[in-house]
Amino acid sequence: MRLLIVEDEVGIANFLKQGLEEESFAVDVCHTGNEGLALALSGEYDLLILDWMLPGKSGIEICTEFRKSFKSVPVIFLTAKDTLNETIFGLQNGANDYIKKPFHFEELLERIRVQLRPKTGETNLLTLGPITIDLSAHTVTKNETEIQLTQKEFALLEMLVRNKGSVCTRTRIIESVWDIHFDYNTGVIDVYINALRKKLNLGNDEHYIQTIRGVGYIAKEV
Amino acid sequence: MRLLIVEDEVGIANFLKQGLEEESFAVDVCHTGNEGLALALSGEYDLLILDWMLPGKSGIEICTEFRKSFKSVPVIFLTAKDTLNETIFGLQNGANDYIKKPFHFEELLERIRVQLRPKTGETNLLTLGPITIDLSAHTVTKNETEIQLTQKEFALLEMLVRNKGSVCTRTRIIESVWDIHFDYNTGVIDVYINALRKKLNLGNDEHYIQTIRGVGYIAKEV
DNA sequence: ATAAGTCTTAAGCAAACTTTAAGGATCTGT
DNA sequence: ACAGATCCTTAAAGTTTGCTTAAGACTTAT
Repeated sequence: MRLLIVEDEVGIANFLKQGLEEESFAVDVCHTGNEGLALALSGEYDLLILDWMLPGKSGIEICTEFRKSFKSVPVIFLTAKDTLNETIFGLQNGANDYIKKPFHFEELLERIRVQLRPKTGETNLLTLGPITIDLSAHTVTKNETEIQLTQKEFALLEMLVRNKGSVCTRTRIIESVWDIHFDYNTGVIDVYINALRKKLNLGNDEHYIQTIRGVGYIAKEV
Repeated sequence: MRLLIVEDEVGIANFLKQGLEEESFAVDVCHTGNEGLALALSGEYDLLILDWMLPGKSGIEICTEFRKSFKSVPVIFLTAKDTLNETIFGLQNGANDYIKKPFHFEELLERIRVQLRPKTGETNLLTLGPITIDLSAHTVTKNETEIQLTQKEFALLEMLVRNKGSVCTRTRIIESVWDIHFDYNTGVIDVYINALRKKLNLGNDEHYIQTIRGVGYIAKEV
């Protein structure tokens, strides 16, 4: 899941980025309205978090402009409490939710989850054959034996299994697991797929992670 | 199940009343200490929720007075963060649990449920393997030997054990134990985790507090 | 005011993780 | 069967993260 934060106060922006990355979102940050709109329109995000007051374009300008092209991507506003009226106006113009500053990280997280729920499903467990991913415990098991994965390995497996049955292209993998500014003319993905297959100890008839040559990878039952 | 809320801030009181009624509790509300005590003594309640600071009688006065007649009705305090010391005093004088303001409704609900759960004993314990946290006495024991923890150590352990089985991210820990809601770059958590592990004297096969690199920590049985 | 206990910061070190790079293996289309 | 592209595997360099101390700042109680 890829999020975009547009927030001019660097401290808050960093705090959010770090916190959300710990929750295994891929997070991009920028600090001005114009930058923000440009990035948002790239269409790579599953959710936008916009500050209300921004240098360049305001949050609501970004939102209305953005909505012309993207109808269903949720937008959450960060607002100071003295702009509540305008915020309501914002909600009528394409925003999905707002949160008053100062806020608790937990609260923002919950709202993000609410917005993304239809896509992510309710449970904290993902499965692929004998493999189970427990998102809240951050563990992976195969046949009840726990398997230690690193952050990147975990994120990669999570993405593949979330999209079980459909191909994850190399580009989408890079975008969702690594950062957007990542030069992916390297073999990182190969290396990590390799590590995964090894750690998951996939036998000869366990083709749970298949290669689609020239395209990417796919997680499949059987 | 009938609850009594004594809270002078009308907004919070109504919010709680509505929320708890939606969870199908019967809820009475009053706003002053004297009223509160009178109502509580009527004996119609299965649980009390008391604000710490109240006009008239303080929460703790209500609690001690109430305890003279009702030994087993649970009492939960709502406290501001700067009254934590006194809260501990409160726990030693008949309160069953407390929750720091500002809090999440979900969290309060969870604690209410814990208190109303069919009683196994009269105490209020959290456990993690051989480690026991007694919230009422504010003590921690491992294999029946008491371990002296400082406030921060206690709060950290409490948080980890309350969330046993799921990861506590660094951001959440910093929020819940240190009340920091913005960018942090400090090693406090590491230092305290270190202190905890040391004081709890965790042996080589006692991985009760595990590190999830890049994310946070998790308390786990076994 | 002093002392004891507690909390926070900082820094060096160690370990774990990420990325790069390169040679070998496998596949695809001709 | 061959060339070229793509993928797999490995090892090592580069980077980040966490652990551990110790010292100084802050609190609290006497």
